[in-house]
Amino acid sequence: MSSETPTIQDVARVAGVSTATVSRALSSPDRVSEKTRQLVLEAVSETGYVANENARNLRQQRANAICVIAPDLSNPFFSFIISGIEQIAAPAGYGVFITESGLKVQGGKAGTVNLLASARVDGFIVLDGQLDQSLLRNRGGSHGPAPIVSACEWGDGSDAPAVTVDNIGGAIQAVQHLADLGHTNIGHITGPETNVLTHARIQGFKEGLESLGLEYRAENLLPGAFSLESGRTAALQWLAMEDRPTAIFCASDREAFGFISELTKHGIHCPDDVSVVGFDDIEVAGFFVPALTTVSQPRVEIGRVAAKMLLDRINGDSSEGASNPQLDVSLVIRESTAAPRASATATVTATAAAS
Amino acid sequence: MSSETPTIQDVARVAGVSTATVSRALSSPDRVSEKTRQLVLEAVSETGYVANENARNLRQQRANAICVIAPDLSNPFFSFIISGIEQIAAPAGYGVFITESGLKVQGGKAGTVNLLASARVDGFIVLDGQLDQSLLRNRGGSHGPAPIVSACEWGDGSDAPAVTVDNIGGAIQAVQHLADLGHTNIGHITGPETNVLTHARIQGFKEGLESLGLEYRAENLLPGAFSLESGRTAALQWLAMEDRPTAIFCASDREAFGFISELTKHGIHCPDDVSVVGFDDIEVAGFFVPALTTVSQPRVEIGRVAAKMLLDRINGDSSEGASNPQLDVSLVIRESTAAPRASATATVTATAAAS
DNA sequence: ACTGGCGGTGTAAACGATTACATGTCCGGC
DNA sequence: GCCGGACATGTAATCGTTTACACCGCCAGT
Repeated sequence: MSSETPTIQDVARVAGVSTATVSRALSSPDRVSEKTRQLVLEAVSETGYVANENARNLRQQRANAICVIAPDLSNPFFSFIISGIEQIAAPAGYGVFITESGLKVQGGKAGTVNLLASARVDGFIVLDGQLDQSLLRNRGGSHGPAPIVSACEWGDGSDAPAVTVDNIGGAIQAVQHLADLGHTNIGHITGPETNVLTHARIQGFKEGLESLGLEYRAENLLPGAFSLESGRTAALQWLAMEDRPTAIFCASDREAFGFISELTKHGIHCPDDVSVVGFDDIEVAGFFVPALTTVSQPRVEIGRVAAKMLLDRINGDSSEGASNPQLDVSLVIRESTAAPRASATATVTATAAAS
Repeated sequence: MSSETPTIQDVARVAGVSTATVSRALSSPDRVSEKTRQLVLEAVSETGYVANENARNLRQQRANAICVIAPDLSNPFFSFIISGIEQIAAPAGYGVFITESGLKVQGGKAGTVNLLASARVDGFIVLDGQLDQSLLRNRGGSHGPAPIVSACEWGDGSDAPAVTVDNIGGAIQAVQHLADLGHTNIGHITGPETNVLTHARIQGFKEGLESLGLEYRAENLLPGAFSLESGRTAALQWLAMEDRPTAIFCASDREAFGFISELTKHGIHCPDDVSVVGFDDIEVAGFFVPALTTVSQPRVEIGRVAAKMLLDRINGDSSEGASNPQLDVSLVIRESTAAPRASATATVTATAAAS
């Protein structure tokens, strides 16, 4: 049957050479004579041969692929990171697989990862700090465990190298910016309690306040979960506060959107009534109404650095100097932040003076 | 070395049985005796054995995996589709790989897909109508070509079955809604010219106008590209129009965001000055300011249906009745649409009367 | 007591590539 | 004229599984 997938044997027969020669002609062309190479290439196009990746990988003890584990693909934050990863991986001949660890399937996170059985990928880039990396121990590599590189989030008990950004510095910049505008009562919508980024950003928030001589109040910490919905919920909490902060630093852009959106429905406008700063600088941030002031992460670069680190480790060159690079963030100022209303300022000043 | 990955041979030796028995104990437990099974399971946990997927796949001539090809992961539209796909694929034992066809790498679209060499996946779900599906011909399957199912977009010259939504009906609903509010001068920001959805939605736009007895004007078709930026550009075009439409139907939510965002900067507000309807109902649509009225696609269901169809085809049951299911869309009305301003209505009415 | 069937297991042949090793040829230097 | 090496190619082992086939007891039916 001509519908059968051709193998290297078929090519060899058509070309009138041995399978070894076909293999060599394709993978190291300079090891066969020019004439033979032409013969083989003709036979390949005649038969439509494409090498069976499983056979190749089995023999070579590798997969030519890496896997990216993201917590949640609906968060566009990850898309550019993935782009950066592919920019490095593709030219190096590695395929990139993406899986979503937050997925609700039987077996929870383990369920998804279990499908990544042994020897299918050479290494992992983990974007989910909460993933139990021991799940990956026996997955991946054919000889020994596959290397893991964390990015953005880092596992608490994990010894995997991590590429991160300056979360604390970003939070400090955000607070600084709000203070510069004249805000003295600044709140923070946090990330989910179990996330490492949450704590780094809270810490930066506190440090920022402290270095400016502003008082940190525990009640100004509104719990969030990075999501749109959690920003909405936080808005309701804000509305119920007695002494409302005039400015809010959000742990994610999506929280900021949810927050602004809900407040708008209650007749409270950003930045006139409240200033908002986000974190991430996802694509839509510049197009929101108002355009969002936010801490921008070098997302493509994060992906590129992580991919480079992983490829180095796969190839055994783990001697790449400092193994936990931290990238800089930058505050991009748009239209969601402004000086507090005169009246609000007065009130706050009065309150501060009274205390 | 204990660091060497254990193979089935190691398990067999430890358990004191043959490799065949180990294999049977793991994959069809009822074919071995209870006692032997226990022995094998103990040996497995003692050695930490995980089956080598390459060897298994090579032998079984399959990959236990499917691949989703999306045009652009930064578009959150795809995330829930992927979720739907995983909901079906994971319980069936299939891993899901995701690749981005729009990626700018060497070799263009072919570049990415080339990495998906033969026999790595059992089938494809293609979300990109512009992908040249002949690239997938020799990829995938070990015996014959791997089945392909299109979703959302469909390839023009492709014979792959497609699960789509009622794009024309969605556009008609959008126009109908705007007309119901009193709009008579309605514009449309299109998708990219080469996309099949673009034409379906334009057609629906025209049909909608026609069935309502409204005039279709070619100049009311503003070119877009589904992207935020293209919505912004369209806004500039709208501003330059002599007889501005009082309502705009956008071919995507992101276009709508870009459009509204840019107009707001020019002091023109939605829905007071112009009504806007989107398409897709991505997550942020309900949180935009104003919350976006949009045509909602059953994204999870699209993914589920596509995955079911693909799995059926992989297993040879292609006798699944009608092979091109079309799912219904629904208009969700939020706050970006309203009756035209009294003055505008008057003007339009006058114009219409005068003609 | 012989036979047929069945449950449980082992032996060894696949799967389709890569690659170590062997072989053969040609050529230049002594 | 012989030898050594470079070059081109073929032969066959190998990667780690699954599975067709053979085998061996054992028991029930005749």
